[in-house]
Amino acid sequence: MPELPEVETVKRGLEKELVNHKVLKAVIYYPNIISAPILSEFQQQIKNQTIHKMNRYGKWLIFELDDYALLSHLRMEGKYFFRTKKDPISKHEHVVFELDDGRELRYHDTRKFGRMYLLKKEDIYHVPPLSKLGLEPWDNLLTVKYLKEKLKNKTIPIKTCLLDQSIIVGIGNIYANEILFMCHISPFKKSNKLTAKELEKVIEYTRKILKEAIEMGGSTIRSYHPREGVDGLFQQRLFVHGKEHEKCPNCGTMIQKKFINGRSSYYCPCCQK
DNA sequence: GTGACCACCTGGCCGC
DNA sequence: TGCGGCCAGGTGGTCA
Repeated sequence: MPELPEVETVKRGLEKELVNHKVLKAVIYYPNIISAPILSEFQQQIKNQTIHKMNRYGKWLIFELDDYALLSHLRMEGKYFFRTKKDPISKHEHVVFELDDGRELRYHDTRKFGRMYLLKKEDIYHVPPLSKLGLEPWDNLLTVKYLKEKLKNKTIPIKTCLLDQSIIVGIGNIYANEILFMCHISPFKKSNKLTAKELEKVIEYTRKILKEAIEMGGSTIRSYHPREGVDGLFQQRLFVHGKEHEKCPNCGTMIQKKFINGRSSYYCPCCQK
């Protein structure tokens, strides 16, 4: 389940392999992956475009091409693999990009949740999906004042707001649980009730945890791997996520799991009051 | 504007 | 062993 650190790891891996290579052709086996434009236009427009740079905004991967940008969201289980033409297409490979050096970049997604957009390069930050997103964790505009403004009318739990990509981008369920644990904030606390000090902590630990996770290659949880055959290491540093019935590393109280807005939320009832 | 809920998907796991 | 049902979860859409 790729969150910002995992997407950043994928981006760095792809960058080394793809920059200055040309996409000769795209073959789509599962059309629902392509959100825009329509299939025929997508295939026509991406033809013979050179990949100049790999970028990322939140959980979106951005392939910067000559005239367009390919936006790719991995959602739950999306992965990119390099194959050759000789390799048979597996049942979970839904989009194949033929490259100018004989390799194929294949998008693999067991659950078919991932989505791609091909947009005019100059438009990507002005139209959905990127135009609707909030700030990157390291953006200087991410301040206590910004969060206060965003959360002032929010009566929903802070855990839910941390997952809201229109506020801060890149945080998913795993890191939201870890951030709130480090901040000693209950995931159930109403978002508009957080003090300035607590918001400051949220910013501090969001940056700290995501930075550390990137350095460790992200987390390998369930079926997600940053690259083929490569495991992220950050799951070894998780304190509460997936640790139900284990002892809190701070106080020894049993970690609890409860559902908040349908998402599994792990927390220490003693440290996170 | 806000919040709750559902659909999208499939593999893995659990209980019967 | 086989089957059914639940769970995992990011996002967009719909509805109140």
